[in-house]
Amino acid sequence: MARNDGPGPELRENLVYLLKHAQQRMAELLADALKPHGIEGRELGVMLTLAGREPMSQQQAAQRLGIDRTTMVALLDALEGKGLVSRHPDADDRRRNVVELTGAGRETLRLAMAASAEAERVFLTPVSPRTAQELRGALQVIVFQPDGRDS
Amino acid sequence: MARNDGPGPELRENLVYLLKHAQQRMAELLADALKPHGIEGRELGVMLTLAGREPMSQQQAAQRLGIDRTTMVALLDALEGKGLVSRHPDADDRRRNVVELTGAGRETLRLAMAASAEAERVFLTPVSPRTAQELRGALQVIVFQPDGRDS
DNA sequence: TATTGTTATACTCTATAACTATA
DNA sequence: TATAGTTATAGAGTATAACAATA
Repeated sequence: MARNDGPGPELRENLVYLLKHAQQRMAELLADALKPHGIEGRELGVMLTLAGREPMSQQQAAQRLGIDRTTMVALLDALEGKGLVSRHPDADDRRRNVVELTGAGRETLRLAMAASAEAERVFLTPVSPRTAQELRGALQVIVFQPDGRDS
Repeated sequence: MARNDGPGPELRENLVYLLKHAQQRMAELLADALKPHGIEGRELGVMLTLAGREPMSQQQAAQRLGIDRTTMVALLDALEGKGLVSRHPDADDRRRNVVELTGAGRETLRLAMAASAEAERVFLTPVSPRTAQELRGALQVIVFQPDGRDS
């Protein structure tokens, strides 16, 4: 992307603009932090979805993440190729694949979560810890209870 | 995109996930709000950049928005086709195009800004006005002073 | 018939490279 | 030579449609 000279005052107030650029910056910080561990931001999302939970089918994992099952196929192909995830046919329903983290996957996830936390810390550097918590809380409410009032 | 069943607790805390989904929701609300006025979210960004300011070249406008000049060409093609923006060669440097809102463009912008404000109001419904202001302020600091401490 | 995983394909958004006209 | 606008092209990311295996 071209260098951003900074928008006029109209755009600096604009929520879509602010959210998009904040998301892009956070995504770049995360990508850099994950690179040493050989995974990308979306792959961390998949691994977090698979972690600490009863085994899941590809479709269930995709629904959790809010992505299409065809998108999940490509993500799992990559993670399986790196030896971080395994796929087995489900004995109870052989149409399904049971997807799980491998041992290497759990270890990579542990390191990646620490790297992610550090990237978030850098992202939040310019605001106070209290403001950072309010930011996270406000986004959670907006994303997960978009129709409710407060919690 | 597939229906989102909701992620596990790990992802609900994840800033990239929260920012991405918040941005997508805000973008959808804005797109719906702008549809009656015949423009898209990115086109509103271009028009806001061109508004209330001395005339600008395409390249200057692109740099303000942080997009490539080739991307700006397509955006301006669309806006010019709708009669909302005009392009004229710059008399002082005929390599440049001076880009300006037309009268219709200024009127559409006025209506679009009101629609955008209403979309933001809907987006922010689940949080208090005070939290909403803190959210906007925190994002501004993070996006525009990513290396500074507080303001 | 319906569902799961898969493949092929297409669409959106954006960038890079190369062309043109001007400087 | 360098720059502004343009065009052609390519890549990333994602979705839809169609197919095989299974239910």
